Amino acid sequence: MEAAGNGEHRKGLWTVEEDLILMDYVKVHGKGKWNRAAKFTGLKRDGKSCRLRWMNYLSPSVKRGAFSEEEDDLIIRLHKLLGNRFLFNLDIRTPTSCAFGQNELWWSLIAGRIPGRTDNQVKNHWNIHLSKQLGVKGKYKIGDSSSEFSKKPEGDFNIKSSSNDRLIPSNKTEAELQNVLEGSHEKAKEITSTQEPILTSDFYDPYLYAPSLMELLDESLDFLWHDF
DNA sequence: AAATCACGCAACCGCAGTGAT
DNA sequence: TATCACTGCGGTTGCGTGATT
Repeated sequence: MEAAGNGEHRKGLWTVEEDLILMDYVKVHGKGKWNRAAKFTGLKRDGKSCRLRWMNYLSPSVKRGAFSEEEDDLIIRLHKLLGNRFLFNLDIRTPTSCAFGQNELWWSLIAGRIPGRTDNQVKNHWNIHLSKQLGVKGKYKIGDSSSEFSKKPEGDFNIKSSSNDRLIPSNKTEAELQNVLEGSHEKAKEITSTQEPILTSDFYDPYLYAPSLMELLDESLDFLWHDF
């Protein structure tokens, strides 16, 4: 790989030596302040590159190797939950639905529920493997009403096969899951109807609803994750 | 054996949010 | 209040490698 145009920062794949230098730095100074890390270590990388390398590869919490069936299944479930149940079907024409539903993919949120996997890993895995496996044409985007994914019938997700049954919490049934999701939908409506959006000059600030909705979403995800 | 193709993954890019000064 | 550095995210790109011709 060649250096960047200004000759200051290297680009491309990291070498073993660079990895070791960055790991040593983090060992001593901890994570964060990546720009300073880049300067301090003498690495010819920018801070963003250092951060990305650590978060996606060097961090001990990152799990390497192939995704398990359980992980695949969970990704599919979460993707479905975030895309079709919670967000896309949240048929409220408010700033919130715009903020959370239009062309947004919450890979970080999904990845956060899969121990050891990064958003980048999950995103790549979805785009390369799972989207094909599910017959999704192109790259699915939450909020894209024309996407093949959003039109998929329930049964096509292969989430009820015997090998995957354990992914449903032992003390909860699909019907209960449905109830929780419906409840989330209702709660979300409530939140968006009771919280006054603040109107700035000529647009709503969509993120003003975020905290309540994020908590609500987390509750729904906890339901999925609980008892694993 | 060489050339081409397809796939998987790591890394980059651009943008936005947040906090410090 | 304005500015800047830092952080985090999703989308995209392009390299490495194995399979195929």
